[in-house]
Amino acid sequence: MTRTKVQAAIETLRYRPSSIARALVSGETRLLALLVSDITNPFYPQLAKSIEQEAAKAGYTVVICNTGDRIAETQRHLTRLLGQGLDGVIHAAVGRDEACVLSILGDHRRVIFINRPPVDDSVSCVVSDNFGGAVDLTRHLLSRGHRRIGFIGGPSFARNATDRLRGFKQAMSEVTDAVPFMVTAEFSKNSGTRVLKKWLDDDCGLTAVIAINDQVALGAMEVLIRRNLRMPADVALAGFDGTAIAASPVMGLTSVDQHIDEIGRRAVLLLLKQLGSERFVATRQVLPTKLLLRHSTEGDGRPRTRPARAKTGGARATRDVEP
Amino acid sequence: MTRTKVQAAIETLRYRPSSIARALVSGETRLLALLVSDITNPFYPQLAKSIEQEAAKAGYTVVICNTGDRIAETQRHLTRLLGQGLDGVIHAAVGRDEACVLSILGDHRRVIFINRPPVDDSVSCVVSDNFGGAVDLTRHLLSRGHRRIGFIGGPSFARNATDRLRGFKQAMSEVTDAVPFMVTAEFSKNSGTRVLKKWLDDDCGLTAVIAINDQVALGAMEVLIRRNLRMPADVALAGFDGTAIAASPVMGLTSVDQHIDEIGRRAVLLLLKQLGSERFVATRQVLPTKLLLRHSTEGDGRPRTRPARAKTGGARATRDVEP
DNA sequence: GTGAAAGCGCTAACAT
DNA sequence: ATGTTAGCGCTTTCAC
Repeated sequence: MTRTKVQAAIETLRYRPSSIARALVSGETRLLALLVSDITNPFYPQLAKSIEQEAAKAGYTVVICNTGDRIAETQRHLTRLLGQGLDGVIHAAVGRDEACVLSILGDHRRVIFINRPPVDDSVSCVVSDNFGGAVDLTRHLLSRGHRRIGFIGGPSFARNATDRLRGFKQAMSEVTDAVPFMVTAEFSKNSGTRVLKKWLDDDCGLTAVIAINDQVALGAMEVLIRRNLRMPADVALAGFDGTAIAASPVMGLTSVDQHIDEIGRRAVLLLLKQLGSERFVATRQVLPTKLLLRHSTEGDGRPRTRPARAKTGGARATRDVEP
Repeated sequence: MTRTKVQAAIETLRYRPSSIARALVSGETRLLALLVSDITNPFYPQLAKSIEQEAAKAGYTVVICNTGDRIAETQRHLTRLLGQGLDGVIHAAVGRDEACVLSILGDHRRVIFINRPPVDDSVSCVVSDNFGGAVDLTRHLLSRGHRRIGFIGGPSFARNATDRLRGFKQAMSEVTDAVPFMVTAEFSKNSGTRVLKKWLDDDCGLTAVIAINDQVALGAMEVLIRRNLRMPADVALAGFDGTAIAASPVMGLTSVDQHIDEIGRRAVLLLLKQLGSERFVATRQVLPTKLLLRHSTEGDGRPRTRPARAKTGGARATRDVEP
């Protein structure tokens, strides 16, 4: 009958419905944006993957945008995407742009903050228990006998960073002879390198260092390796996020694991729920973290097998073979 | 005059032009897709960043999609995005889906293949000189005295992998007593772990291993560390891509560096040029690679300072302090 | 230079 | 059940 004839026509004319025209009339595009501060931080790709997967199940497309933690970038992306008919936003790195995001979108139901808790609590979020995670980690280091512990913090506009700092301070204050060292830095590898160099040069007697995330810890670890310092014998090191590279024995970094996939999944489900319902009440989900102990704090002191110095040229031949 | 009055109205009414309506009439959306096989491979975020930046300069938005090297995924993403009014595609991981991509898009001018060269040469691409890079790397290992060298290859549908394999074979064939070992695997960390374990268990006398990319090399390096093998004294290791983690002294991996940012930049410029011009001739750009020597092949044999075994629980206290 | 009208491909609300 | 129509917000054309 009619149905089959139409199907046939669809085939022969290679007809594909235009979501554009549909969007023009219906007002919804099934397009979501994921805002991250820096896609080259391995934490975000892991998050992006779970978000993309969950969104795809519901027929939604996800656009990933780098903000570089700059308000102007957030603004640029959101205004453009809004013109493109964006349905909703998952912001994994709110900071100084919080007010800007909310005002550009207008509607609080269309945005979920994840990873970094927002200041405004009339908007939904899915975050980890950063405070608790930092407490656990710090207490662990204290239990291992460390007293002079450094904390390489993140920028003050990032609430996950400030929560972790609070947790650190809290745990340190519970032990009378504990001496905290604290510095505000960025979420970058360079940041970790710079701060640790300074601390070592100042010879301030640190025996353990907590980095605000695994990337920063990577930068710090590079310094330890370059200076031939033993880990954890000379300096113990720990990070945050539980990224894949931290978990690898190559890095072997003790880290406070966030349930990245779970955060991504929940964020999408929550956002879609909000987009679909009339009545809106902001939801605040806080997931527990898990302390994963690895070489960088638990090592038994046996030396690693790889050489310490890098060269970048001038290879010469001759060597023996014995596998 | 009129202009200022209109500007004022724009402000007061918070008017934002709708790209959707514009797209409906003009037929262009300024939306590009970047197809990658797996966003959690650090190579791709680096690429994505440069592409996103260059595209943004021209007012284009980039959507990143994971194909997982599955045709069905590519198909799903492209048909949906085409409905959304996709202008062009940059595919960084063509494989079995090559024909499918070209047929769905119809128009060869709207797609650029990068990273992996396509079979069809009537379509544009920007790729590295994978063959030459592999030759350089292999010759280097040979010059260091290695003769029994393993090559952990990629899937046969990935032309960058097959080109690298050709380069390896070529260089090995130039030395009479060189003994190549070759295996076809995937572009994943697990792949590297699995293959290296097998080779070591088989006790086949390898002194050097080349991995098809840095991720695979990471998996292989984990095995060396877990088994307490010295690098490069027992086994030298090298990868491909020149990702940030390989460059870090933490991994210290000798790698064939691709000029990732340059590839991304060129891909965008080329695509936009093609989208804008009537006459279309496919362009094939091949960029040189650069061999970067690091610990994993150049180490002096001094032991690394970190312990070799990971634990995941049971911390206890007591230790001394001396920074 | 300013204004009016047609139409992009679809959906929703009618009319048959 | 099937057919018709208005209109989403813009661009393009053609008339004033």
